[in-house]
Amino acid sequence: MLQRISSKTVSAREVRPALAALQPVENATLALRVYRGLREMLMAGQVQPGQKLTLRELAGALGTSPMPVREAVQRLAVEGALEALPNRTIRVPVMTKTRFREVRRIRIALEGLAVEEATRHLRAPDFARLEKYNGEFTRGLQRRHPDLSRVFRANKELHFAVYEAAAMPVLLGAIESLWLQIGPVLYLSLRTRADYRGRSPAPDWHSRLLGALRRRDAVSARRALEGDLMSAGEQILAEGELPE
Amino acid sequence: MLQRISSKTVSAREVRPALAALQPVENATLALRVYRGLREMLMAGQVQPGQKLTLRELAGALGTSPMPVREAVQRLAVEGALEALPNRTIRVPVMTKTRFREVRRIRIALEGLAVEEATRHLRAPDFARLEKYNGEFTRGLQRRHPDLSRVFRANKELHFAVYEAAAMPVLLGAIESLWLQIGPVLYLSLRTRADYRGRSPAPDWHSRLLGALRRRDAVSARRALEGDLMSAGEQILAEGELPE
DNA sequence: CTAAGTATAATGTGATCACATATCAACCTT
DNA sequence: AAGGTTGATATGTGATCACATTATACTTAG
Repeated sequence: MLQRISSKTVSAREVRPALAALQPVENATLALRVYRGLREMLMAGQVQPGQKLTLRELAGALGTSPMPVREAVQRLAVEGALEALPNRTIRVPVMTKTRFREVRRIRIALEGLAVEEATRHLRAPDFARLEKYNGEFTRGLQRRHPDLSRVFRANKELHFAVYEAAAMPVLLGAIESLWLQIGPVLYLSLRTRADYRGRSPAPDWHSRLLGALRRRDAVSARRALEGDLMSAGEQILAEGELPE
Repeated sequence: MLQRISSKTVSAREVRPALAALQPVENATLALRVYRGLREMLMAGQVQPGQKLTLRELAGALGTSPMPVREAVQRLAVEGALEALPNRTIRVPVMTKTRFREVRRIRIALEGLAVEEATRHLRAPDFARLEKYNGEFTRGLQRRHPDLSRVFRANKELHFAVYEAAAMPVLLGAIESLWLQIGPVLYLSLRTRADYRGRSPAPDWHSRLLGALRRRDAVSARRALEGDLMSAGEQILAEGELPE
């Protein structure tokens, strides 16, 4: 969360139609690209919780000097996606069950607020996109061998499409930070399961959520979101093999 | 905001009573000390919103190289206490009225959750400390020329003593991050007012909160906190001269 | 006189180096 | 054999330097 503020200068493509073909050039700092790379790696669950990381090792793998890695790692540590131990070593945080439950409660508070607020902002054209994401999600789950990374992406896009509609940037940043902490565990714990089919939550919380949003029923929308987070969380707690 | 994880090794003072007089030695990195210094500066409202900062300037003032300042500033930017513009310049964020209202809503959600949870954890001896802070706060306000920094500190200590009792570390970090964003505005806007006496909130929300906590009445405790945040916020919005 | 272009100064970024500290193994002492 | 010591290796931290980019002031064309 909290990338650099996006540039507000008028882009040239709008001024000169002849230059419309120009792609925006990559302008980000090296540290920012390293940050995004590590972030992806974490959210995709490609590193084991508790694993120790060294700056030089990461720098070597990424082909940079340790400097930008330092910034990126430090940033992820502030967000809770990595852990800076007092020994001055860095490791992937271990998500305990109690910690998972705590994050779930915070998520219900914050994402519930976002859903309530989004109820007042969502317009008809928005729902097309929401339905599309929800379709990808449910269809992905019904496949014989679900591509979990696609399913998770659709789930994330659905949730954040709603949250962004709330138009509360600070809140959005806080929610993203929590997803970053939960992401690796979520993916890892579900990836270990052989069969995910038929486990779609008994009440289809996503559809209930979208229905409530269409009716501008903030209370029901919040309740549907709570159901979604609680039931998904119970699956993780039951089968995710979290310590403690 | 996730400092380094505190060391869990058994401190020597508990093992050998003879060494009880030993003070813990300063072990933090330079970057961490710079971070704390800047943090204090921001929370105390010693810099103007919108003011631009440069690394070399800060480093010169602090007597260090730009390096640790870089880390500290980057960290504060992640937490939202500073702003990294796309021009690669750093400035103190400007708090608009709408942004202030958004943060207030998030605070009510998070700090309300903390209060509810604290209701189940607070024990009799805890209340002595809470009453002490509350006493400092109200007495400080009744003075002819209130020392606002003392009043704010007492207020902060009271609130966080409750939040810490909730025993939810992730939640505590999120709340601290919000206070860090609000702090400078809070102090600045109130400092400009000539007279603060007699403005103590009509219903004494702090006392109501403590009373509800004693009775283990989570609902009333949350309501008291909401009243506190809302009424304090209205004062800022009315007299704080925030832009927009 | 206004706006575009240009030169100079200043700033953040990234690389490299030096150093204090932590980690771990082998070794020694009791 | 257990606890302590010592030495070697590796790691994060901070300083210094080089460079691309940005900001600012100045100049110049229209």
